[in-house]
Amino acid sequence: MGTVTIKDIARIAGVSCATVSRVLNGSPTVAPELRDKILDLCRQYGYRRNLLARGLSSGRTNLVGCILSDLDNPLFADMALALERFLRVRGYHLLLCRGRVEDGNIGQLFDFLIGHRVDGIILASSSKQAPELIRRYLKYIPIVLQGGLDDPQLTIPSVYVDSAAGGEMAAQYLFRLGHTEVAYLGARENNYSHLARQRGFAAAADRLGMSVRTFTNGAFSSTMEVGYHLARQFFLNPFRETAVFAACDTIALGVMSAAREFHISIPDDISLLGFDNIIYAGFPHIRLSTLDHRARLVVETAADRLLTQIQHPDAACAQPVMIPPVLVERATCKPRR
Amino acid sequence: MGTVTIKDIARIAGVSCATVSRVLNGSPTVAPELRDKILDLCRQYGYRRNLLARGLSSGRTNLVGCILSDLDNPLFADMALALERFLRVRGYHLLLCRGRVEDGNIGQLFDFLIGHRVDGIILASSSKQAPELIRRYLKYIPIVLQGGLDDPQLTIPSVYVDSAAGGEMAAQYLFRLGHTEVAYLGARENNYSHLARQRGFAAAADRLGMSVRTFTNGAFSSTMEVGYHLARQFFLNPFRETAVFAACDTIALGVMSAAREFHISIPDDISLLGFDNIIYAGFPHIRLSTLDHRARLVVETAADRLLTQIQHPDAACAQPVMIPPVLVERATCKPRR
DNA sequence: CTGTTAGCGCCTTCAA
DNA sequence: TTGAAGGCGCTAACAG
Repeated sequence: MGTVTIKDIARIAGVSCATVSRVLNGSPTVAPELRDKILDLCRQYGYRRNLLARGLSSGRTNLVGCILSDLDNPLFADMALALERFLRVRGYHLLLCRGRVEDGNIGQLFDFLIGHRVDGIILASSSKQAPELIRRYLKYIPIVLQGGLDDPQLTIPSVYVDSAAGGEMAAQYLFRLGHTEVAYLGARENNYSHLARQRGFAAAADRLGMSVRTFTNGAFSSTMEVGYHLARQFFLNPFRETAVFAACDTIALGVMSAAREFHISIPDDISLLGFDNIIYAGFPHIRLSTLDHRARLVVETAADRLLTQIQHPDAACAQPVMIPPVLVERATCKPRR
Repeated sequence: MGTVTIKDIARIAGVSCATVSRVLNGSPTVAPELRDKILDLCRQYGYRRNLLARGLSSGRTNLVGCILSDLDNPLFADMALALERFLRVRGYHLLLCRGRVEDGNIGQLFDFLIGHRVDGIILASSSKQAPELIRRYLKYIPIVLQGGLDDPQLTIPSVYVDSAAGGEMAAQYLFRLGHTEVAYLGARENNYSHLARQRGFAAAADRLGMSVRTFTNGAFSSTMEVGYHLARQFFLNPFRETAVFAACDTIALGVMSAAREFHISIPDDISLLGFDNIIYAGFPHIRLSTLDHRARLVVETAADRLLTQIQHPDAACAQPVMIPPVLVERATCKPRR
């Protein structure tokens, strides 16, 4: 069809395609008036770069791939948005893929992204399998893990919220309010970030003499529905706990649903603390107390490291970066009466 | 670097690259045992197709581009998810871009997508400028508009929720509940979908003898914040209206925020009806009555039309498709006392 | 059933 | 400052 190529422009301008290519790439070694003339012709004839050809011959695409699991979790939607914005400013485009490490088909996604010659990949996952996966592909392409790591000594570039610290902060906060018997809802044992959160919480609680009853989420995602079912399970029998720490805000929202059904008042009958600070946590009817995930900072730090790695493939900077969460006090936690 | 190409495999297998290519593309005209041998070698040597090269030489990428504005609106997040799923089943990948037609830089996004030789584009927008934009690019690439159109006679392939019908349904529903004085919050005059919603609502209201006071949203998106401010404006002075129809659910959530601030009870003091049925509308603390956007159906219909257009470029099917919304009665509307 | 050949559109040395 | 030429990895006729 009528796609106009570099060759067409060259012919019309009476120059070689090398020159046109130079102009297109902003090479300084080209006569200014020639440059302008060629640029004009490009506009005039509606020339559009074939990015496939460019990528093929240059070996760079200015594309960053990102794999994440739950775009319907506002936390991830926010992250995707922030990532896109961050990258665009730096001349990169985002190739966003939905995929869950636990699903097994994630290799296909990597192959897809690498096959498209993205310059780097951000994998948003705290799955236990993630580090191994990354190690396998790291020899082909720069990757940054946005998600928890079991062993901080691990030589995998990664950026994530300090879930262990968050768990501790949660325990301390609830303790400060006088809660000594608490429940932890939504533990995921296949997930490093959740694991750290749980461990941090449990350790601090233990130190403070609190008792913790834990409800585990066997699924691979933390949805409102899961939170709802876990909370039902919790509320169904008499309980002595005066506070609930939810593994994340979506779980907490599910807890609120269930509480309403059971005519349990939050925070009068029981306090509720979330994690992430998704946008709906701040909604007036909800006003969930929670720990802010610092999503934008996390994702921008991850992207920054990735771009560094892309631009300096040699400079091995595999130290994990942890971002501390921030307590956001709203209306769902109150002192024990 | 150590990327293994089709040529390497060919050499190792002692065949020509054409044969390897055939195997990779599932051509039946290859001896089965040769096929298996080559496949084995590919696995063994970690061969990975270069999708850029493939796209360049074949002219097809199996990529579908999608441009949408608000990934942070759960409605769009859901749509993106549904789209991705729908496409993947059919062998296509999604290249998702955030962009707003009104921002003016959308031409760059089109150029980016076309430059990457996506096979087709879905533009999610109801902006007034969208039709013209599409007409400009339609000669280069199949496009389906997912969003409202002013004139259904327009020869632009498009799929969208029937907002006019939705507006009418809203008016009828509120009328049936006894509301004769109502407010419409969040009208956007730069947006066909919102315009149709408003017109349908106004027309039906008029027919039924209802009075409508309209509050316009001058921004390019409908967020909770906008709804909040509009509602404040509304609540600030004494009002006679007994019901509010919000242009969409996010606006409605904003209205709920403001109402709480003003100690106005929904639905006791005033009824509230939304549009879209985003996931949070169903949340127990919210229970927003609304009209379901049929987001999945809309987006799948759009994608289906796009794929048809890609596969049969000749078959001109430019008739707009409208999907009727569905009333979802929850707790925010009640009969006028 | 398989190989040869000629591109796809662009970038990038190397010469001039 | 510009041009010529080769190649990026793959596909797609056309032969055989």
